[in-house]
Amino acid sequence: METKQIPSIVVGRLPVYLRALEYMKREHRQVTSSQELAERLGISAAQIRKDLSQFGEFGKQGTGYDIENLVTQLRAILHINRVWDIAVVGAGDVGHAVARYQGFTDRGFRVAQIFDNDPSKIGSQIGEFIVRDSADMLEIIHQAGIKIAMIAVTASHAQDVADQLVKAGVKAILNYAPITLNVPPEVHVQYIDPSVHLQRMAYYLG
Amino acid sequence: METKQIPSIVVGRLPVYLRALEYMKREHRQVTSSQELAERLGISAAQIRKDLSQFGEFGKQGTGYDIENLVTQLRAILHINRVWDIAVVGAGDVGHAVARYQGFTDRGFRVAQIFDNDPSKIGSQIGEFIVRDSADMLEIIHQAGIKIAMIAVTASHAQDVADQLVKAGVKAILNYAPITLNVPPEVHVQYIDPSVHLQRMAYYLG
DNA sequence: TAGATTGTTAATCGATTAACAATC
DNA sequence: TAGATTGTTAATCGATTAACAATC
Repeated sequence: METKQIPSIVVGRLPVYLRALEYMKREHRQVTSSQELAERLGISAAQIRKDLSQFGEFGKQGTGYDIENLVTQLRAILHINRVWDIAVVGAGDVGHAVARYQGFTDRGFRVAQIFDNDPSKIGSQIGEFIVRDSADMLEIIHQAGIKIAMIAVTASHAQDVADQLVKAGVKAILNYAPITLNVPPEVHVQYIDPSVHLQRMAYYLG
Repeated sequence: METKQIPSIVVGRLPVYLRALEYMKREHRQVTSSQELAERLGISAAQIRKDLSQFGEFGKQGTGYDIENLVTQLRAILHINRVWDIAVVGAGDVGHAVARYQGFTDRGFRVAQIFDNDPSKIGSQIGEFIVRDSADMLEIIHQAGIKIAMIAVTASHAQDVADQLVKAGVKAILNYAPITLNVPPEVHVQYIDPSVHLQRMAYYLG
């Protein structure tokens, strides 16, 4: 018995679908169609239907998709019908911003810990958190069973931090440092580097 | 006479190649190979060679690529052999973080303006900038000829801001608001939504 | 019922990889 | 020269789209 392997490019679109559906839900909308979603998101209706059909039959011919139901289904598929604790490493500007960011609430995540190795920052308060010493990071993360971390340290420290996080049992890393990380295949990494995004667009500015 | 159309997925990888090459340059390395880059970046050597060959012949058989030269070439291809001014809209935590971010220097960009519509923020200082009134945004951006903007306002205001930016002549938008924007086809948009990245990884956490 | 929209199949399109001649 | 590595071609692989029967 084998589980069908879902292409990661499909998985990557689900959160975008979900975001749009939750937006509609807030507008008190009841149903939508692949066509409406397609227009909002700038992709084809066929692609949306095909993507969703990988996981089940969520629509009704002639009517479309029940928004509330599809939101519930997608949250379950993405395993965010629970709250994941996140450890943030680096208490600089980026660490500050993510620690105080309200946007994780209701989207499946919660910052639980923030670490730094700078003695002048350790013990200080950021939002509701006290910055803890990176030296204790491995033990704390392991103890707490935290599986997701964000790296917000300089490029020169990011690989070291990643190595430690992997040792601590972290399985997913959101990396803000401008460097490609080397991690074992079972650990997932996503990158946020604003300069990379900007450079990509600059190409088209001619 | 027609210019060969480069796939946008290829363009998207160039900044990552460039980032790795600049890192090597800082390590005082002189040459590298597609194989070494491939190992560092976790992609295939053939893909790197094929991507680069779309823009010219930058390597030498038996030797590889001159790092300094390839950096120069890629910067020219991406049009970042100059400095682009950026307007930041929204002086909240994210706006703060990007306005103070040192990572744009030497990568082709410079924050030039920061706007907000909150009277309690207008006139205040963020890093080296004075927050200006969003009401004056269109005129200031147009006057200054700014082509790149970052949206760091709430989801509910982001589309309005985007419409204004487009009117002001902006051609590239880096959007931190958790919403898909509707813009004319000649305007490029890139999205940074940490929750989307996290949700994508949560799928694999089972 | 008539109209609308799904889920799915087959066709098309595009991207990646393997392999190797060319050549430094 | 011998070894290494490029640039490129052809083959493979995967993703997107068009179209439509099924059906609400």
